[in-house]
Amino acid sequence: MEGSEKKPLIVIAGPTAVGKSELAAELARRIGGEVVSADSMQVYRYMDIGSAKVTREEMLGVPHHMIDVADPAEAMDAARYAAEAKACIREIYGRGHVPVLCGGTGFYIQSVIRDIDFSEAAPDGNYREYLRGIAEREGAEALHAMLEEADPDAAGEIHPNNLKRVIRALEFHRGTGGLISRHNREQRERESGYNLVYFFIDDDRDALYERIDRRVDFMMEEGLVDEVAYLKAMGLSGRDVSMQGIGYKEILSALDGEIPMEEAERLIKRNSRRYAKRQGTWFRRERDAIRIFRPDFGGDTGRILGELIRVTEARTGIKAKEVGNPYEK
RNA sequence: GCCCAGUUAGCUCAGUUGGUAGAGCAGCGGACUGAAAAUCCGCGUGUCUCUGGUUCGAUUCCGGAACUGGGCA
Repeated sequence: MEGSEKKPLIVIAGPTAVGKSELAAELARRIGGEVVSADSMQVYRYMDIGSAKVTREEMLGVPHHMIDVADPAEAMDAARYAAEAKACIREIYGRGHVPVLCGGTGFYIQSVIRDIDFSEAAPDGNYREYLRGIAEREGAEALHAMLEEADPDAAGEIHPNNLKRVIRALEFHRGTGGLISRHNREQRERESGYNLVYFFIDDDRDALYERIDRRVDFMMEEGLVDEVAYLKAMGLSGRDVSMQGIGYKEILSALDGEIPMEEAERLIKRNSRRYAKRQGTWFRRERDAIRIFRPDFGGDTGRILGELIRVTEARTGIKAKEVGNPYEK
């Protein structure tokens, strides 16, 4: 394909608390862009503090999309996210702007940039329930044995204990008659239809963990407990996908009297650290990602922004505007 | 200053009747294609404080030192 026909799509990914939102807003402001959030929790309304949603001021006047697009009682998923995010991106091109996809949900980013095909085999709640019942009565191995028969390759790739994956594979087979192992193999081959500039912002582990701890302290000061209490009063519980987010499930558990609030805070920090580690694993193996290691730039946000602009200009021909960098003296 | 107790993984500790050590918590690595902040798999990461001695062999026994805690002055 001709690279010149592809439209530019900037991606700013990385672990939680690494400073993505700030960089995305700044970059977008400089290149005439609009930010499209790629965050599985910021899509929910009323979940502001715990999901570290960007504030109005932090948006710097740049339009932000895919935030507050779902009710916390609904379940967002990659397919719906991708469809809506791609619609946003089309509209942004329509306005002559550049989309800046920013977030930490690797799967959501991938579903957009590789245009993953979600058209077949929609989830089937009843069937999932039925399969879960089998796993409960006869064990995870029994379910895995069913998959072994339906799709041996998938059975080989998915661990028996990974119930969600085993169930999805069986559901895919039942819904389409096809093999999810083959589907996945095909989707993996996909090339991006965009002129992609994919940044993976990374940092020293210790520095990142310290920033996570401070951020959680800040969330508690900002009233995370009240926010969760409000959501609980709305009728939400641990069964809702939105309440499985870090910061929400732990506080909910404390509000229900299962653990002391101090323990909840400790768990939020620990779970955030583990999450950041998993995000690192994901982005490290993304073939198109350009790793921006903060210590290489002295941890200086202004210098990092400069690098993002430099690479973006080189790859897309876009010229950044000199609108005044707040980090410059 | 003297008398006790302690010193083992990042932390809290267990243990080895002398054959180079293990739990919890924390941590580390990986997977992922319609729940993804979810879900799942894998991994002890160690000058056993230092230093002499006894011994084939010392983290373990003996002497000394250092540090920490407690007590007496």
